Amino acid sequence: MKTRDKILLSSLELFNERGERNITTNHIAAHLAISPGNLYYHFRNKSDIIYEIFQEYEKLVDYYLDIPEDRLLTLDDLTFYLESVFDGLWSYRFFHRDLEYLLDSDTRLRQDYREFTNRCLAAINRIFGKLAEAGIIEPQPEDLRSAMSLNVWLVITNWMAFLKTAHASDEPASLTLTELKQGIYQVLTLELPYLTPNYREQVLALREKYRPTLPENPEQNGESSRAETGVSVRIG
Amino acid sequence: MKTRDKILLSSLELFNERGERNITTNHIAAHLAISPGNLYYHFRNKSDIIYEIFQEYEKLVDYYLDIPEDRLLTLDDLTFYLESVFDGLWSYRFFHRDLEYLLDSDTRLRQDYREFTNRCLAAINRIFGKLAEAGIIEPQPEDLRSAMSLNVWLVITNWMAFLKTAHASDEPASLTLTELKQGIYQVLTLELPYLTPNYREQVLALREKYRPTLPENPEQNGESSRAETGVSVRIG
DNA sequence: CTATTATTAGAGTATATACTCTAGGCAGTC
DNA sequence: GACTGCCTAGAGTATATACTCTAATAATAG
Repeated sequence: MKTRDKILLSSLELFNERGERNITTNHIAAHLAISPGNLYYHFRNKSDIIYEIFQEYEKLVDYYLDIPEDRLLTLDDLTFYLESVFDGLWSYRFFHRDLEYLLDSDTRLRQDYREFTNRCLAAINRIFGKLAEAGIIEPQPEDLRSAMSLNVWLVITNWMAFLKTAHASDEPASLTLTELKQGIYQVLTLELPYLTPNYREQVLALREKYRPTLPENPEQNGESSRAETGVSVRIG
Repeated sequence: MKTRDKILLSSLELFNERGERNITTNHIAAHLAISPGNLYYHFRNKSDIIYEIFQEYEKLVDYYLDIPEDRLLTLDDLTFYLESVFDGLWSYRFFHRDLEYLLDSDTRLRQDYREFTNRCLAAINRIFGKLAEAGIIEPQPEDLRSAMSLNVWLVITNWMAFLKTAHASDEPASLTLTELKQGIYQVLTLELPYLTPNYREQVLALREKYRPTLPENPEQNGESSRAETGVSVRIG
């Protein structure tokens, strides 16, 4: 693999694990056992590395949120969209953590991210539209649909921060993809009141799959420490 | 005013304006025209300053989210809770911006914030319960109520970040309390499907007060630049 | 007034951080 | 072998950052 790509990969890995703020270009170089000079041969500065990583993220999400025009949506489609979005969020999870700072220090990024947000909101909006067409949810006025889309976006993009901050002190950076996907439960909660009778049961069943496992009820492996450090307020 | 209090006040002001990450202890001292030594006489380190500011924030929100046990809730109560929460968010807006980093670098803060979150979630939950008692919303199973409370919390705490990041590049740090309070529109959107027929119209009217002014329709003072840099996707 | 304590100034420091600069290796090509 | 273009090492630097240390000045108590 080319050094340039290795830099991008390692940066993403380190950023995700320890936060962009805690990772310097020297850390990245050291982690790859290359010289700082080498790193700066490939990238003008740290911002450029982050910008390229963002572009990958953008491409990934855009790819997943491509909504078919020629057919109706199914529940499987919805599941796919939700799973994909949370997969993306997971793979680039450092990004939302320091979002505001990152946007403040890179105008290109700010501009691009703004458009990215708008594309995502539009996609969510279209999904709602097509779910109505498919008879899965009741059709709603554009007014309401936009506000709902925005709420979905807010829940999706803030779910991870909630998990990380609601976790107790002793295990600061433990977060799994499974936990993250419990965000799908929250998103489906938003849609609950709008389901058509025909699909209500199916969506409820789907939602149930992502229900957070209560920390008071540690049925997996009984690690009692784990049980006490989970989210303590019942969120299901 | 005591130097100690001036330090807290200036810190909050600078953090809010330019972000905690961009403000050093030397900045704070310089802003107050005192020496760094003086600052460190009053506070052991930067974390301690932030921790005390958080405690003020906590106290404020706890004070506002004190829910009466002895009487029914009114729509005015609901309005008060929403307004107060967003006021608090505004006054301590630096906090949520760098939340994860702050919690990672201060165990006390992490622990306290976790309990704070749980108290807030419990308060939202109680509000839902009492709104049902008052016949404003339909009663819901505890299950659903908890998930809804969490969604409300996610929308509230992420609304500001959305505004800041969705704004265009040319005016990075322009955000007003009025815009922030449009988050109330989003929160009320969440409650819409659960309203009782008796109160539906009243809540709709309340919600309407916070409807975001569309950037395509700049009726206030016609600053055209402002108009083009607002949120471009219709969020109402 | 004196002794003690609280407050302040301001120079200074160890460490970190983003980034630069120079020299050189290596692969291919004529 | 010499030339060229790409890549790499590694020492080095300017600046920033959080924080310390000493000495001096106010404030207060007896």
